[in-house]
Amino acid sequence: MPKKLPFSISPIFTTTQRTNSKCRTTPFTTLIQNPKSSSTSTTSLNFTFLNHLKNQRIDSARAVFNKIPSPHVSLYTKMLLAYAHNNNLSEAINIFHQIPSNTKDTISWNSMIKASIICGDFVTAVKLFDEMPHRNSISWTTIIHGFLSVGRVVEAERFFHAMPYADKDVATWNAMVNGYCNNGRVDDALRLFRQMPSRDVISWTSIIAGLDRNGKSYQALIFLQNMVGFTGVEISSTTLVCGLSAAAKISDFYAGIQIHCCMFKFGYCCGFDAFVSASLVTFYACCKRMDDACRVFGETVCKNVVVWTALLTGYGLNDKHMEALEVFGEMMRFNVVPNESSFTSALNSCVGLEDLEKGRVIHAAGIKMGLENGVYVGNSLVVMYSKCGFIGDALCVFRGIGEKNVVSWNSVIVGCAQHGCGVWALTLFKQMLMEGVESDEITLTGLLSACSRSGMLQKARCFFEYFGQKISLKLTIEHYVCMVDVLGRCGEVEEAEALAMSMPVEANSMVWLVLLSACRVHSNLAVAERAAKRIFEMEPGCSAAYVLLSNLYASSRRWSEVARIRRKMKHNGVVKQPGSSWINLKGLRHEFRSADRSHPLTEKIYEKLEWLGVKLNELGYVPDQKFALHDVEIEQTEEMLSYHSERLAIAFGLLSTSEGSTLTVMKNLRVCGDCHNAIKLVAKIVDREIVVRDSSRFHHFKNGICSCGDYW
DNA sequence: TTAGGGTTAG
Repeated sequence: MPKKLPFSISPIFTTTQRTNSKCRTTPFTTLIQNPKSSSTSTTSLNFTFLNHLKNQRIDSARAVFNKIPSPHVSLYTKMLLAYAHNNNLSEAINIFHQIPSNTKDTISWNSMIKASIICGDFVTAVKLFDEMPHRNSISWTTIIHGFLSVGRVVEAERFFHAMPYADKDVATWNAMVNGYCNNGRVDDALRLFRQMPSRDVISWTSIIAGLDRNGKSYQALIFLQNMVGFTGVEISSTTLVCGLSAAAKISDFYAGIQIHCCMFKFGYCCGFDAFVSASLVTFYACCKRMDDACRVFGETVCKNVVVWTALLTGYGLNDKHMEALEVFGEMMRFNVVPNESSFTSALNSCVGLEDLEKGRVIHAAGIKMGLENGVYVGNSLVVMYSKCGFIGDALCVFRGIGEKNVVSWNSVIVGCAQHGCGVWALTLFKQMLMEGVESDEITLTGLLSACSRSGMLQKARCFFEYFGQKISLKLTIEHYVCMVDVLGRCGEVEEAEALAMSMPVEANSMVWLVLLSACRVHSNLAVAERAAKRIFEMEPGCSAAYVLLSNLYASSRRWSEVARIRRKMKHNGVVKQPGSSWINLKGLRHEFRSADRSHPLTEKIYEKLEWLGVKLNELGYVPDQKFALHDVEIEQTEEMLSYHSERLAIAFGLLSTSEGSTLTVMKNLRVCGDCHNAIKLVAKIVDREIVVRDSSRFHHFKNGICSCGDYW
C-alpha cells in the first residue's frame, strides 16, 4: 500500500467545510424583535425571509412571509418555487392563488408552470399554460424544456411547432437541440442546429456535449474546432469542459492538451472550478498520465466529491487499485462524503484486487450511508461479491436493491452463469421478464454462458432464436462465440463448426478458440486441426491455441505431434503463458507457480501436500496422467501433477486460515482435470468449501463434489 | 426584487 499519495491536500477548502462556514448565521432575528419603524420592519422581514430561503429553511421562510404586509409579487414567486423544490405542489398553488390579481404577472405564471414541472405534474403545467393571459418566449421554452427533460419528445415537438416562429429565441432552439441529444436523437439535434437562425455559446456547447454523450466524441471535437476557428462566439469554461470530456473518451491527448492550454489562456485553471478540475483529472487519467492527473488534483483548491471521485476512478482505470482505495480512504478522512459514484469506483477497484475483505469494508460504509439498496451501489456490490467468489452474498444484495434496472439483472445473471448456477440464472431471467424489464445484448450473453456452463443446449437454442428473431436483438460476434461454445461443450462439435462457418460476419479467432477448446473436451482431433489452422492464420502468436492442440495430441499420447507443435511454437517465438494461482489474505496476494519453492512457508506447504497425498491415496485417488501433457516417465508426471500451482495455493490457504472457513483461490488458466478430481477430495478431507476461480468459471468444491458437476 | 437554454466523476 502506498504510504503517501503524490498530491497535496488542503482540507480547509473541501466543499463540506466551505458549505459549513457559509451556514454560520447572522442574528437577523434581533432586527425583527426591535423594529424602529414600519418600513425598517418590512425591510428586515424581507431580508430574513430571503435568508431563510437561501438556507432552505422553508417553514421559517413561510412564517416570516406570513408577517410581511402586502408582499411584493417577487416574494410570492420565490415562495412558490421554494415549495416546488420541496415537492409540495399544493402549497405552491396555494401561494400562487394568493397573489393579488392586479400584480400577478407573466413571471409569476411562468414560475407556476415551472413549479408544476418540477413536481412532475404536466397536466397542471399545460392547464396553466393554456389559461395564462400573456405568454412570452420563456413560457414556451419552460414547457418545451420540461417535456424534454422527462423524455416526452413528441409533446415537446408539438409545442415547438405550435410556437410562433417570431417568438422562438435562441434559448428555445437550444432547449430543443439539447433535448434531442439527451434523448438519443442526435441527427434531429444536428438538423435543428443547422436550421436555427443564430447560435450562441450555449448552442455550441449543447451540440458538442450532445455529440460526445451519443458516442460521437470525435465529431464533438470537430465542432469545437469550428466554433473556435470560424464563429467568433466567445467560448466558456463549460464549452471547454465538454470538449475535454470528448478528448478523454477517445484518449485524444493532442486535442486535450490544446483545450487545457485554452483553459489556462482564459483563466479557468485557477483551481476554483470543480468542473474544470474534474474534467482535467479524468482526461489525463484516460490518457494514462496519472502524474499529470495528480498534479491537477493537487492544484485544485475546491476539491468536491466529483474531483475526488475523478481521481479515484482514474487510478482504477489505470489498474492502480491500491492507490484508488487509498484515495477513497483519504476523501473520507477529509470529510468529503462519498456518493454513489465514489462507491461504484471503489468497489470496482476491490474487484480489480480480487479483495473481498476490502469489498466488505466498503459495503459496510455504504450501509452506514444508506446507499446499499440504491441501484448503482447495489449493482457494484453484486458484481464485487460475484467476482470475488461469493455468489450467495451477491444474490442477497441483489434482492435488496430497491429499483432494479437492466444492469442489476444482467449482473446477477452473469454472476450465476460464472458460478455454474445455470438454473438460477434462467429463473432470474423469468422474473426479469415478469417485472417488465427490457433485456439487452448482455442479458443474452449471460444466458448463453449460463447454458454453456450447465450443459443446457436446448435452452440455449431457444434463447438464441428468441433474442435474434422475436425481439430483433442484433446478434453480435460475442453471441456467436457463446453459441459455438455451448454447442461445442455439449458435444455438437460439427454443428458448432458449421455455425462458425455460416455466421453473418466472419468468425474471429475467439470463435475458433472456443471451438478448439470444445474439441479438447470431446477429443475431436479432426475439427480441432481445422479450427487451429484458422486461428494460426488470424493470430499466429496465439499461445492458447498451441497449448490446446498440443494437449489434444498429448492426451492421445501422440508425442511426435506434441513435439512438432512445440517446435512450431519455438520457431514462431510463441511463449506459453505460465500457470499461476494465488490467494489473497489480509490484503496480501500470495502467488504460486507450478512446483514453486519461493514462498517463505514452502517447507510447511510441501509437508501439507504430502499429508494430503497420503489421505488422497487412502480415498482411492489415482492421478489421471492424461493431464500430465508431457512425454515423461509416469512417476515424474505424478509429481508434476501434485505440485500444480492451485494445489500449492490451497495448501498454503489451509495452513493460513481458520478451520471451517471458505477458501478462495484464483488461477489464470483452466484448472486441469486431475487437479479438479483431487480438489474435490481435498475439500472432503479437510471438511471445508474450496472455491477456485479459473479462466473459465468458478468451481465450488464441497463434500467431494464440485458445483460444476464435472462439466466445464 | 420574481421566470427559460449548456458542464465534471460512474
